[in-house]
Amino acid sequence: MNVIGPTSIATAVAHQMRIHLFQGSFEPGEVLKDTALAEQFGVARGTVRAAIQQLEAEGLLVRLPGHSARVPEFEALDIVDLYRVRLPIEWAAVESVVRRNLDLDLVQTAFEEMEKARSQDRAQLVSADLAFHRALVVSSGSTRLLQFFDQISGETQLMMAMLQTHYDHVDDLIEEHRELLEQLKRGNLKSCRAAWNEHFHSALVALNAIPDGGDDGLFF
Amino acid sequence: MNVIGPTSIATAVAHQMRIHLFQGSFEPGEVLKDTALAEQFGVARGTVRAAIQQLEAEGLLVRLPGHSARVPEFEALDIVDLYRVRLPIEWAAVESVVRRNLDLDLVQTAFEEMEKARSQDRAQLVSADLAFHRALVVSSGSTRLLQFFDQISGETQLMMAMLQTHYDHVDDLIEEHRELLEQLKRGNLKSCRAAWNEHFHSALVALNAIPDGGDDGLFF
DNA sequence: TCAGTTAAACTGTTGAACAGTTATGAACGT
DNA sequence: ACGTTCATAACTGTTCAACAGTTTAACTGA
Repeated sequence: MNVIGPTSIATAVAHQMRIHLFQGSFEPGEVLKDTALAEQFGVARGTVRAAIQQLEAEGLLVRLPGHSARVPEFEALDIVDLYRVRLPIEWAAVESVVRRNLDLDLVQTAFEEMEKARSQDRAQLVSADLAFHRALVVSSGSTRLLQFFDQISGETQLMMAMLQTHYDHVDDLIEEHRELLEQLKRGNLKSCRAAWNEHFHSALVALNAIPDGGDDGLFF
Repeated sequence: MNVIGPTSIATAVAHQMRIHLFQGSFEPGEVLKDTALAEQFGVARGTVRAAIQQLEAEGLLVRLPGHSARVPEFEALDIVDLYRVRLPIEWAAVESVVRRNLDLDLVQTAFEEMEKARSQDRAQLVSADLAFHRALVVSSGSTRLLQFFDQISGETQLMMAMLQTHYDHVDDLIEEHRELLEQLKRGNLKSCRAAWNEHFHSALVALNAIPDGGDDGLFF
């Protein structure tokens, strides 16, 4: 995707740490001391601090003043909040794309990639899943919508790594996305809305963040 | 609002620069060299760099690799994008607040503050205006919705400073917010939607970002 | 007026240092 | 065994000086 690698050492370090974070190499709440990281990466402390600051801005690390950076711990409320914010963002993208009849090629391609990832490991599937939704937001053409999506997406990936989320029903997941794409193509906003609501609802159920069947609690 | 000041020198510097930015002390596209800023603020270069990185993450400065930080230049597309993203965020807050019948005291208070600011200067009005909308998002109870709102809000303030936006019709502005609050209290989602659409539309018209009366172009 | 060259300025990074704060662990009393 | 107190070690936030590589600005000559 990004042919040219990180431009500075600091962003390269941030990139590496991001990968570790998403792979679940760190424990929730784990403390990352910049002095140790500096030695580990073989760079100056100032450089690590810059990297940490980047990740902090992305919500991938938290730092209380005077304390070391920590890997965030996600509670049920955070999970719900993540999806509660992601829905309006994606919905805005859906509205843009459908109302203005924008190109769906990116989403189509992303879906096909997802089908290919059917038999891959968890990380691959998570990333194919998110890539589908990202393609939608890219298609909407809004810089800031994409920016926010990426932020939420990053936090979601971290959360899933922390929770060691596994997809129980990969086929269901893919069928659900086929349905989303189908609705986008048909271009009926109401049906899209329903499909997206259902998709997000089942995601939360799968994460045990809200009870199945029952009332949506905080979500809607 | 924030009784205890910035905790570190770096955030204090960022805070100062933010104020300058919002006051319009800088030109759009102006170049800010960290070496100069360091001397100006009487702090080390590393500290200024940390501050710049914060502001960069907020979209208040841009930095191309190898170049000095620059004050962003807003184009018509950015203005539209700003509001295009702000609408779904606020709308999500409205839905939350109305559906779950949440407390409107914060919004009510913010509105009263706005009336008091009627005769103040531009910066005061801009900030009272944004405070009203922020109160709504706070009331929704979503951390991340608020986070995004603040980001958009910061960029909006900068944009208005850059464009030297002046409110031509202060009374109209206040009446519009009275209407928003009124609709929130009545709790009819459809009317709320209409009120918010109209409010954002007229904001964009006031900024000359979209033509009055005509078609909404990119926006809806 | 414009392109090319040179010198100065600036960024990204390093390493060492220091005060002040936080975490660690040992010693102590209960 | 358990909780306190205290000393020590470790860490953060910050500063300064330095250096290579890059960008900007000024200067030069056509």
